[in-house]
Amino acid sequence: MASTLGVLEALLRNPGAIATKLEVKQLLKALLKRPGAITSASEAKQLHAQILKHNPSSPLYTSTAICVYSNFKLLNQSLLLFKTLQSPPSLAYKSIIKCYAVNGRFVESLASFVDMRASGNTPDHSVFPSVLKACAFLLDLRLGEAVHGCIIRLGMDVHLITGNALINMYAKLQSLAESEKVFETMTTRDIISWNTVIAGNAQNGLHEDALAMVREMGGAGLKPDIFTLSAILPIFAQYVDVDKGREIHGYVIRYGFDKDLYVASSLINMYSRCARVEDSIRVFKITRQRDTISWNSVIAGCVQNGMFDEGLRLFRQMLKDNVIPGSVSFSSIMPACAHLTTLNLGKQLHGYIMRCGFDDNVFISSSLVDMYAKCGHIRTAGWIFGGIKGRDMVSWTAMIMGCALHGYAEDAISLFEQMKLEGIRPNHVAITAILTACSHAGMIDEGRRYFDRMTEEYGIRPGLEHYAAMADLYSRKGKLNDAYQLISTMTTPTGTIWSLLLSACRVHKNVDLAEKVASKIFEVDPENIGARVLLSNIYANDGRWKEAAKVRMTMRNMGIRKNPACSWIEVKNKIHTFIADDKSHPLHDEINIALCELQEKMELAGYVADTSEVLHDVDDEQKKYLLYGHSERRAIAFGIMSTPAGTTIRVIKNIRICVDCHTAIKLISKIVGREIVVRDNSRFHHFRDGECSCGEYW
DNA sequence: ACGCTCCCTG
Repeated sequence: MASTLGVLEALLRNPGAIATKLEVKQLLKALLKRPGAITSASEAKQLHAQILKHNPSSPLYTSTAICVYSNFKLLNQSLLLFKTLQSPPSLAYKSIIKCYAVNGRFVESLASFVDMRASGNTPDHSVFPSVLKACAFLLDLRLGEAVHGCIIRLGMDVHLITGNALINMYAKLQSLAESEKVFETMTTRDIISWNTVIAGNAQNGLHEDALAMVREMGGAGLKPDIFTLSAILPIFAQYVDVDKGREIHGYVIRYGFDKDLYVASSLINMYSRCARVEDSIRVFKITRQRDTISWNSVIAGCVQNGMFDEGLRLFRQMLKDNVIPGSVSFSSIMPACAHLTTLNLGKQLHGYIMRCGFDDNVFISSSLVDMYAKCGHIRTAGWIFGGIKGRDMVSWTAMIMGCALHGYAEDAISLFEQMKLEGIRPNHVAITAILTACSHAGMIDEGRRYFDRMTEEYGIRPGLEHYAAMADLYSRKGKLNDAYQLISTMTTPTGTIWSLLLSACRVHKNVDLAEKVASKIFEVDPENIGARVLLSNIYANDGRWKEAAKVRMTMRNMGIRKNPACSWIEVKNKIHTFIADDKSHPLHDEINIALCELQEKMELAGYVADTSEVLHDVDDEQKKYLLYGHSERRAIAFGIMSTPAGTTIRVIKNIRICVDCHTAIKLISKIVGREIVVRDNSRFHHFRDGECSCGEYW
């Protein structure tokens, strides 16, 4: 045997070598027993050549050649030979089934398996794993069960690898009881058997079972490896159990598993889900070998924890390091653009997405809908939404929330109802979106109805965000006592929720309630800057300058400072920021002149400054002057000066727009014939022809 | 031959 193979090697490695027909025949026979003797694709081709030369019509030799080609994953060569066979022998079938499977052609792999059965050939332990893998990939439980039946009849279910493949198939098809049963009946199990059943439990929500099996495997003399760890780390990520996660991290370090990409990505994800972004960045930084997935993990971690700039920085770094972004990279980074309202960057990424052919990805489309809506382009958002094939609840929610933020409550409601008609059950976020829509349009009855029925109809109990939306709904509408009652029914109302009511007290000038609400806030959240600023403004607004000053004093003593009010506008790819009374913009004087001209036209149109919103203890003339300095007006004036007539002006402001500015901008939109879109800290206002989309609720 | 990680909506 050894000598025959030696001759064969000489033949194969030296294309010029000559052999007799008898020699070749013997060699091929030897090869039939040991196809693995062929060690490269070019040797495989030499073998094929010898067969063609000496005995092209032998099904046995052809099958051998197919088998050898298959071992090198050469599907096309295998297929060419396979098609020459009238009735392929077992070896040919087995080889072609495996070859299809390793090339990811699962449908064809299964079709060949069915052909093989139909032709009366008996499959064996060498094909079942591939066939089961194909069933798992194609989510074909019925065929998988049929294959299992076949395996049992042939007595192959004791075969280790076939058993492992069965466990995996049932786990992927969420047939956990079956998967467990196969595991139990196996006579020999290896670490793959354990890992497969552990991963199956972990991914299907049987977290405790998965963890119990990790403990049990020690009793079977097996130690958790990289597969075990990357399967169970997501459990701690989901439970936000950073202590257990850290324990695993320690184990990972002790066994030197921290060099593994999968383990590293799971650790990065675990830490960021537990809001420990610093730790996930640390793990990322010491991971030398990085792939798209580890980059995605750290980028998503930053974005989900509100570190948008860091996320963008890492995204750029990834591109610089020549790591090709995948669809997940884009759906991870897009929310950063949405939150930062960096429309231009969002558009650039959108272009990149289209060039990559990712624009039909539902995750990406949903993030684009959200990004465009949050950047003020609700029509573009709607256009993208309309083009999504296979919309899921997230896509609908993004669109509904977009409409809500822009004050288009009727559209939001009809979308919500349409979603339900399409058989999609809303989750808690979708309900938050519809409540927000009602809130921004002052639709008390509709909002109340959705709120009252959510538990009964959708099986979702009101959470903080739903109470917040309802408190906001009552507050915006001026139903301050209803809001107070509702919040009081909560077991543990947060400072944030009380703050919604507090800002309504400011709008509706209810000082007594404001004091009561403020004390509630300071009880649970003494550091709440926003609430103290609001309270001081409420006092000032009421002319109670002494109390206002006292609140400011307390803030100063506590060492807290409020963020200055500011507005910004993007013109020609550059963001221009305006802070109230700040004169640093290069066109400051020109902007002032433009504002004065506008002011005259506004006064001709009947505008009277509402100085009640100026919270400084100065005379009326000065108050009027202070109003001109409001940052959103300067941003708008600058936008009008620096863009062609008719261009929509888009301004973003970090705090609520004031009543006087709201009136002024309505007039400005009419005077200059422009659509002006202003986003404040809670929603969008579309000013057009003297009207605003908010209908005076904001 | 069979097993593992990442992504969207408030």
